[in-house]
Amino acid sequence: MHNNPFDLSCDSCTIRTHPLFRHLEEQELQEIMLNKITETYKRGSIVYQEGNRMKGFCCVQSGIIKIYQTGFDGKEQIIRFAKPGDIIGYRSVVSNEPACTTTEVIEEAILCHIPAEILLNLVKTNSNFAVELMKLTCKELGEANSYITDIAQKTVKERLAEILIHLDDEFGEDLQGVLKISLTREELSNIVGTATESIIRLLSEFKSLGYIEINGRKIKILDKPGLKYIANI
Amino acid sequence: MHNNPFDLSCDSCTIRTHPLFRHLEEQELQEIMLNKITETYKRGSIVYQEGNRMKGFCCVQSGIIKIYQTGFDGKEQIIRFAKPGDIIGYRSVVSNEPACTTTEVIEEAILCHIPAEILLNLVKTNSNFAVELMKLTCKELGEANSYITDIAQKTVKERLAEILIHLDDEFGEDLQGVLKISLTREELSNIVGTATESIIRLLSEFKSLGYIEINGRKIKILDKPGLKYIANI
DNA sequence: CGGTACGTTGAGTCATATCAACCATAGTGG
DNA sequence: CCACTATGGTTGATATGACTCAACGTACCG
Repeated sequence: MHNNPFDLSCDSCTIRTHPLFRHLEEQELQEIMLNKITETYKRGSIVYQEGNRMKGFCCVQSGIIKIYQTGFDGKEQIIRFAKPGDIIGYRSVVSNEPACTTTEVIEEAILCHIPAEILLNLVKTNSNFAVELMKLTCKELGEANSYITDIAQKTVKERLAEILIHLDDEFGEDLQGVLKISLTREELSNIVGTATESIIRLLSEFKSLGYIEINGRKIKILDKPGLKYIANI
Repeated sequence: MHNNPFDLSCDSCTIRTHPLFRHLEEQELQEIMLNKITETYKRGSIVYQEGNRMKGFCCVQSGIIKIYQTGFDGKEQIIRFAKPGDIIGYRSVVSNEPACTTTEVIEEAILCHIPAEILLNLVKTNSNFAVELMKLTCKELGEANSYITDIAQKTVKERLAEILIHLDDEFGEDLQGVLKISLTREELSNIVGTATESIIRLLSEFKSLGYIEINGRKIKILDKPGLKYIANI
């Protein structure tokens, strides 16, 4: 995790095309560029933790971040992932509350830290920005609601199938058709909300039924409609 | 469900003191008063349904509303409740998407319908309003995240205890100490995400252990710390 | 070379869902 | 007024999904 002084321009950054920043004035972008701090994070590093007071928020330039909450007995519950173009930590900045999630890098990432005041100022002075940020929050809220319904009503098998579909949709596949995001069995279990052993058994069941191919952490979906059928979607 | 022409003033309404509307200019309040439509809803009536395009949002003046999603097999999953002072339906207005929840009145309610354009205009022209609305959304998002962790990791017994605590905190008790919100066993099961029979069995277990007193739908909490201990909070 | 983290498999247990029967209550229509 | 029906509540018996525990394999890393 070190400061990268060579990347002071946002020209090539997602910030230019992201719906959230697209409508910014040149001068507002300048303000961000001058005040942001870009850092590289290795797999396993924690960006911020539950309970932290946030001094700013982050744009994900590259890499993948997992965002989780720690349950009563210390088990982590993965809420969502962030990928290039996503922003993280803004919830705490806006509501001025301590972070309610921990964010951990699962694939080497470059993040731009932007001070809280800039975000708050933009919300106040640029109504387009405010509306876009609100849309983003509302979208996340809608997704969270669906997730609640899923976890409460579906079986572990259905949820695992659904998660595989989602991961495929969100992160895509490489040239061999393998899911680009690679997770441990434990991480999968922390999304689905079940035991690691259950994930292992279900993955090999899906494999034996011809829905997927497994090679360690590499998962290849062979029959997406089949999985969707299992997942009830 | 009929228009109530006698309540054209917001003077006595929560709108005056609600954090969201507190900072409005007199002229902005006037705008709302002139354009709102106040209606009374009986228990069981649906305010809006999943998939509806929202032409506005609602302020809850009195009554209690349940907000739920319908799962794959038609089982409803209650996401949250709205009580006087809360606003509902704004998510769809902001993100300009169809509603992802259904809202049903469970205790006779008076609702003020306010056109979407007014909300969107306020967000654009009044930065205080924008910030407050965003705080509200972020708060809901934080709560949704915690709910996900709970449902995924806690047992049914723990969740039921937790829900009872929440209902007590949110809606309070009458003079006899009975929870003000009264729900069917099925509704309780649709919050917890379990079968009705399980709720019945657990409620009587809590009763026999001296944590609660039951009288039909009237539930009285006798030992709140005890319930909190069960709920792991 | 041992250590640590991850993955796998089997066996046993328990929480919870499901199914079925039954009771209580209130509203409805003839 | 009574039979009728619908809705909600309760209880018991049974089935099973999923967790836990325990042992062991595998791979990478200093």
